[in-house]
Amino acid sequence: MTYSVASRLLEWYDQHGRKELPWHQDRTPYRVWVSEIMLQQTQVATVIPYYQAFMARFPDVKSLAEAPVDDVLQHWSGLGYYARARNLQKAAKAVTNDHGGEFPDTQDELEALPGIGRSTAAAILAQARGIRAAILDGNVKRVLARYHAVHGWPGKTAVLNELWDHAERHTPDARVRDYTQAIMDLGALVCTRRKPDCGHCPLSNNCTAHAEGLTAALPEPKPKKALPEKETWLLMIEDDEGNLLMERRPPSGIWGGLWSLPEMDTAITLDELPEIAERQLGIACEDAQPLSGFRHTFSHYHLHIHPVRLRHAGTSSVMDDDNLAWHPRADAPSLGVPSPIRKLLTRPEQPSLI
DNA sequence: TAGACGTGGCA
DNA sequence: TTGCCAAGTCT
Repeated sequence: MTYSVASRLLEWYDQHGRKELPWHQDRTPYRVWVSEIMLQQTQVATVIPYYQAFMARFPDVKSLAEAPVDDVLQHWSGLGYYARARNLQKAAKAVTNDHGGEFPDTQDELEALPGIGRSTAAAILAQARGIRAAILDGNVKRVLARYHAVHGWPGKTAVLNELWDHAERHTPDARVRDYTQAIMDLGALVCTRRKPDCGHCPLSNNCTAHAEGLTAALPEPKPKKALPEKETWLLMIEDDEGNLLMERRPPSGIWGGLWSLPEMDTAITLDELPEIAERQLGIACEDAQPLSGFRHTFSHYHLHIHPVRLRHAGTSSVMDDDNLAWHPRADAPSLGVPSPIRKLLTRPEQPSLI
């Protein structure tokens, strides 16, 4: 008699699983949902302080739906993938307006909300309501790819579909809440990316990768490609009171919706810069000085950042523009700026050597 | 289908 | 210093 994957995982979970994470207390759909969105492509240790602060400020779906979007993005600043924050609020408004303030309880209705895909919808159903639904996050992919020796990169549709089939088949009717947490915990604590602890794994007896010595080779990595190099010029326009001109970035694209320094993505000479800046921003400037820049690496490219210091010619006044604002330089990072911008604002300025 | 979308930890 | 990747989704 062999025990099912689910029963072995549940027995292991009772002894070793994580049960004290912030979102494990008071598992309402709202609290589970926010945690699942924050945890997308983001590690638990990073999420915890953000989750605590977010829940203190937005304790329920109504408070999130009614908040200014700047407030939401400010609480997301530093977490990355800012579309998650914008979608979070869109979904909160949809729940409030279209579902009477209560989260839907079906897979399809949840997946219709922005930012909620197949796995996140399933996690909400299983964790918050105890409804049987299969999840497939990075942890589960790794556990199943090894247990069933699924070859190929999980980014390929055929491989992904096979993993989903395994995930659906193993998901039990009873104790889905604990099972869902159990298989994620096994991936996070035992069946880790590097050096999995097969000696303490409840599934190792029947694990194909373990039997065939393939744990280090599965799941197969994403095919690698060289990252392109890109360049950008960031304008640090300061008036004589120490205020810095900040600009709200467009809603889509990198750092969408966040406040940042005005950006020029085409190479221009320092002589042309004041005129072009004035045309683009409507702000008269002079004295363009290059500052020493740095390289920032993203997932898909390297970005060479060239800061340029400019002096505002004239007196700055309150602007009638939602996307431009003068802000005291020392306080600018509190607007909720992306991390390379924070780095730029908080380090001492050094003239460029060129 | 493949690329875009961030940041920090780790080796 | 560099590359890889982590509780994915959207276009």
